[in-house]
Amino acid sequence: MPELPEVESVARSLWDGIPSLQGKTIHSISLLSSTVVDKPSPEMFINILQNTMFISLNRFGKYLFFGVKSLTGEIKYLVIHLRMTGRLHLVQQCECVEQHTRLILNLDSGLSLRFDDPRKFGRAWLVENPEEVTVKLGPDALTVDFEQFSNRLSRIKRQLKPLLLDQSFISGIGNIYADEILFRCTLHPLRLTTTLTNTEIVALHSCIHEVLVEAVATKGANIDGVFKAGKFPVAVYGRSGKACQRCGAVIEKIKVGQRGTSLCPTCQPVN
DNA sequence: CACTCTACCTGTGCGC
DNA sequence: TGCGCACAGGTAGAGT
Repeated sequence: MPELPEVESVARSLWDGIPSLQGKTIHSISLLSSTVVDKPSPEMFINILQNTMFISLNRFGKYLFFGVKSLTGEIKYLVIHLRMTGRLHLVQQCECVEQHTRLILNLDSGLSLRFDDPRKFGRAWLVENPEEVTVKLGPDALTVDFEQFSNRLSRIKRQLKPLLLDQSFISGIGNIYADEILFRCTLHPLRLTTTLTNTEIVALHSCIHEVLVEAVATKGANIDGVFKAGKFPVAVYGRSGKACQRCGAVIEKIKVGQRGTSLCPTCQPVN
């Protein structure tokens, strides 16, 4: 669900949209589901975050980093991962709290930042250094250059699909875009990295970039109207049994490492 | 190191 | 109509 393009879209709308989080102060906090906070303790989380001001917002992979400054000038980072079903809304405080609202930050001028998450998979951290969270992540999938990409790839023997989903290899790609990327560069999800030609590695890297850039530009995926915000047209994800838009063959669905995987058997031959 | 499985969670949609 | 169940998927952690 929210993968790199969707998370990027959330970041842009919260920071550059109207209203914006920029310069807003957190006056009070309602933590409605304490499991949302991973670190530190819920009590510390609330105490430290209270009366801080939003001074920056960055994305890395699928993580959001909100820079917050305390009254004494100390800077910390509120880190949020939306996981499967998390959503962030900047709304008027008077709007009804939804059934699955987990965390509310009440701000200036009657605004609230709300974190809704039906499945409670999403997490928030409050840390001094973003590195604490990103240290285990590979380079961001949107900006990784070919040199770095091919170097990392050359040291690994793995199937392509699990590799693209591995956030320690590159971060930001989830199940939807992994399938879309492999379809675009006509590589089978089970292909081993060690069998790739140089041409195929170049194609894989540029398709990762192309697909993500297009998806960011269209504000994320549009999957049979499920993600209403985005307009990125999926070619294979969720289209099993339908015709391939490139060759007309029937889109197949297989399991790769327990994950549903859609592909075109003609465009993405095993060998 | 590469992989597989399980847990976490709940709304949806299927078959009976 | 209603019940049970598989399914969806990002990540961590344990096990092979």
